[in-house]
Amino acid sequence: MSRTDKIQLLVLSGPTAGGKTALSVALARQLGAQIICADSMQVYQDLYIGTARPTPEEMGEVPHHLFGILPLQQAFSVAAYAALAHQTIRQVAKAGALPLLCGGTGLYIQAVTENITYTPQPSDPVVRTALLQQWQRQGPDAMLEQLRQVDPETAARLHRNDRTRIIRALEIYRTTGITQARQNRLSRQNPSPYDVCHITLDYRDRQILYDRIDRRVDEMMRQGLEREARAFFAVPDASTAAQAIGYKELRAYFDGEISREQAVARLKQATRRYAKRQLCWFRHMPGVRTLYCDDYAAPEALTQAALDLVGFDT
RNA sequence: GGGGGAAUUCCCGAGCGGCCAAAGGGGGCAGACUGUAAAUCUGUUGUCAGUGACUUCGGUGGUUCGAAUCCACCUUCCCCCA
Repeated sequence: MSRTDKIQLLVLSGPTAGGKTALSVALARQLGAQIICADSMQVYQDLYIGTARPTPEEMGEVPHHLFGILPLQQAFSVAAYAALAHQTIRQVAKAGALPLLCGGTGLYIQAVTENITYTPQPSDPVVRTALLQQWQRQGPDAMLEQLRQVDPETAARLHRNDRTRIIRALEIYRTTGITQARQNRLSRQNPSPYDVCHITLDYRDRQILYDRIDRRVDEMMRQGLEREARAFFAVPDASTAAQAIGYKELRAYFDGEISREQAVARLKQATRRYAKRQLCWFRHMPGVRTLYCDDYAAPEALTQAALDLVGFDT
């Protein structure tokens, strides 16, 4: 594929409450872009307030894709997301618009921009459960040793406490017969079909971001996060969605273990910690252009600065 | 008014004569991340300096070769009896 055949893809990432949504709409209007969700929780239908999904007004201004498309019961994964995202990007490009991938899930964004190819078969719950039971019986060192036998390369980079990844590596080997180290190499065989411009949002003064988070959580509570969360808990098997911040933190309050104020405080804290992890992820992604939001007083100035950063090879 | 208990590093909280710059947790900071990722995991966290030095455990003074740990007084807080 020659350079000129590549699809131009604009990516806007950043921490929660960083201002991605507003900026994405502003950019989309200027550039004739359509926005595609790159957020693991905003894809869920009934998580509206808690995930700070774009409002109907915002979504009315420019076309939005992949927001609120899944019922809570539906489990989701990077692989499933990537397939949907690639498809959507092609459609948008074909329609003559610029695809704008916007969201805070680093793993999802990486999967798309770096065109990661996943194993044909999904995670196997039976194998997974068996490995988990084995972990409980034998402990971390035995499991890591077991991985070392088949995939020393992956074993070497995993910490003994990293149960999730040790088990996944063993699962990959058992279900596909190839090691994760090899699979990871295979996953990068196909060159990216995109000419990517990745802009990430950051704040020079972290406190400003944290204050935004606090204010947003208060706003969510005012908008009725509690009601949304109660409805959320009524759904029995929301496996993936159950991890969303904003719901699980309220549970202890619903159960009468902590006060509402304590729950809100925890929610803010969990959100801050999450934002930090996001910052960490995006900072080191290849080719990112960082936009420091606190350098600009007015939203228009920020939008202009973002527009100035937009640039493609072709 | 009488009796008892407590004050520890950003917070909670162990320590009760040397092995203590002080367990553990939280938070902060830094980082990782390939099918649940808003999840999960790691490192670090008195100051300065390259195996060391210096200042910390409410305050002041004492005992001791040596004190966060023992004694006295002071300050603040909590509990019980009046």
